[in-house]
Amino acid sequence: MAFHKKEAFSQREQDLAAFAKAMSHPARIAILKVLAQRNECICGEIVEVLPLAQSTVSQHLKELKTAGLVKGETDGPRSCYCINWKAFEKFNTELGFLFKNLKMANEKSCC
Amino acid sequence: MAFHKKEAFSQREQDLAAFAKAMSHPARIAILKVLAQRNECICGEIVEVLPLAQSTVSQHLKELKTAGLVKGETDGPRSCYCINWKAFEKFNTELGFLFKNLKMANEKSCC
DNA sequence: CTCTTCTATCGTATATTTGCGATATAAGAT
DNA sequence: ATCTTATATCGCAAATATACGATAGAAGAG
Repeated sequence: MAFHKKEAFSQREQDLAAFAKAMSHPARIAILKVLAQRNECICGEIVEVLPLAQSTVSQHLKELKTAGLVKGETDGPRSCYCINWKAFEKFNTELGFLFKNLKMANEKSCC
Repeated sequence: MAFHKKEAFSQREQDLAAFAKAMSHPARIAILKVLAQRNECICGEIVEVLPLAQSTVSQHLKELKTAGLVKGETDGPRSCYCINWKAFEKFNTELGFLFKNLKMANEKSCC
């Protein structure tokens, strides 16, 4: 009766799923967009833009950081977040690879 | 105290998040891979390949179907699933668009 | 030191997801 | 009609996610 048997799947599948999971909430996508709009580390205007409480935004940021999509350095009272572009590109290609595989397999779409 | 205030975000963000959510579980990625490996509608070998109970697999398939990533016709005792390639491509480009935006914004990576 | 500001974390409530067994359903076989 | 087979759905239990307010902590301003 072990719940969440993710360990039963391949590492690659787990990684891809973890990446997708990090993007599976509109708030986190919005955060990524905000981070992208600025060309420098942003310290907290995110809270003002999003319709969420500060603690909730902080939590979402933590999840993005844990997933590796975002880098952050907390320097005392203000912290500094920006997109971890390398990880992003890695997952993008990984995703593209899956898409390509799917496409090739489904060229002769059946239904 | 309204939970899950997804409606507070743009439709595009919600759509992208919903797509990511559908892919946010290794089992569902594995299912997509199985569907892709066969070049025709698959009628149920998925359960044999995955380390999950039949009812659980059926549930995952339903989620993929609801998310629009998979098309399926249940013809009595056996059903027929295959990848909804159009929806997949749409979301792929959508995702690629986000990635591109992110990349352009982060050319001069700050940290 | 005290106050302010910004952010992280804790505690908590609720909602959703995940998983399974049991059961229903639907069509073909006997 | 009954049995078999394949799949979907129901009902439940446990885990996770989501959200917020309250609080803690860290650094600069006064």
